Amino acid sequence: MPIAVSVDPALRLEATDFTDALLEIVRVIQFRDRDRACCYGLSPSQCYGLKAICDGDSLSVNELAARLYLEKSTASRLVNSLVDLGFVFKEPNPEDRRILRIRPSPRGEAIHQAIMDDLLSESVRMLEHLDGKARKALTGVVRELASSYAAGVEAGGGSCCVVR
Amino acid sequence: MPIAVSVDPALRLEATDFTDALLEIVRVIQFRDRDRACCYGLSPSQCYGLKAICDGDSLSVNELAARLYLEKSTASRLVNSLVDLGFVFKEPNPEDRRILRIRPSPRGEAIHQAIMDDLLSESVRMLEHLDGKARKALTGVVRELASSYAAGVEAGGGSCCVVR
DNA sequence: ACTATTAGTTGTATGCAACAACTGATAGGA
DNA sequence: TCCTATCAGTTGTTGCATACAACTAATAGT
Repeated sequence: MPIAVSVDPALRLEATDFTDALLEIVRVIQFRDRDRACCYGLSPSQCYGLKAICDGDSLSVNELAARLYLEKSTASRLVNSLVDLGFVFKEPNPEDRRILRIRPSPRGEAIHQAIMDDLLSESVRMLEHLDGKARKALTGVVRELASSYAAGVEAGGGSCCVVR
Repeated sequence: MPIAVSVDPALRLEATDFTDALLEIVRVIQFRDRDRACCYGLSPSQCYGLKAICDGDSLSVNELAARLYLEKSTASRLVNSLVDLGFVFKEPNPEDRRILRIRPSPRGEAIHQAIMDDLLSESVRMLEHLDGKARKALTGVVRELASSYAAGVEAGGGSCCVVR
């Protein structure tokens, strides 16, 4: 199993730091204010849901579930909770009456914007003291990282801690 | 609240991408294999717990709780679950018999090592095709981000989506 | 028209978290 | 020395997010 044994020690060291930091971020975000209001009265799940709904183009419940890697039943309940909060509404689809189109309400859109602005300002704080080139490289890598992780999930592998 | 309105549009755009990617990563890691075995039969929480215990120096239950931002009761149960699995044991402390020193068993240590190696190899895969400078920048920013998040939690503010 | 498939909902069970109440150990004064 | 306050950890209870399975309603295919 010691895959990492064969790599350049410097890289290995950096990768260790990187892993640690990433885990720390995830853990903090994941466990922070688990049950209490996280942002503007939304739970983390609701935040992600609202974001996906605002970013997407009137997603269906199934599409939302796929986007968030959730069971459709969970997605259904998530949507309902957002509906109850008045941040989102379900639009019937005349084309196919099984499908619901989930769209943000103006209020939901506003909250989403506010949340994103908050997060954005944090990112800006991180990035602003890098020169343009380094910034580009960095954002590129982070994006690649995200795709790679997403691909890993889609492949069903799931590897928070891989069992290969 | 539109803090970001005043920043350079190019930076703003990049920061948006950056934020999106980061959120995606967190979400993927967070929701992957939520309840099913995540790594070698450990839940994500148990992974974090084991890692903290192995990284730390015979933590007490309270110290573990602080480290993971958990309630002490939750930490207590987390430790018990790891004890049941044989990955960890509680050592009484003669100095102060209220306090338990939590230490990994050899088996727990081994599992922890294996998990870390798996994660490490994933990070290495991400980082290895970057040149040294970009790598340094990336790990630096991710680490800074982690500190920033952690500080946010310690300040009690909680800012998955900050309400300032 | 009958059957299979698809979208979404609801029932149920599980796991992780918090809070509160408790036990036992320690510390600090009167 | 006791009496009280504090501290470490455990246990009881509750609530929430999730998955899985069973269901309903709508559509598609033959």
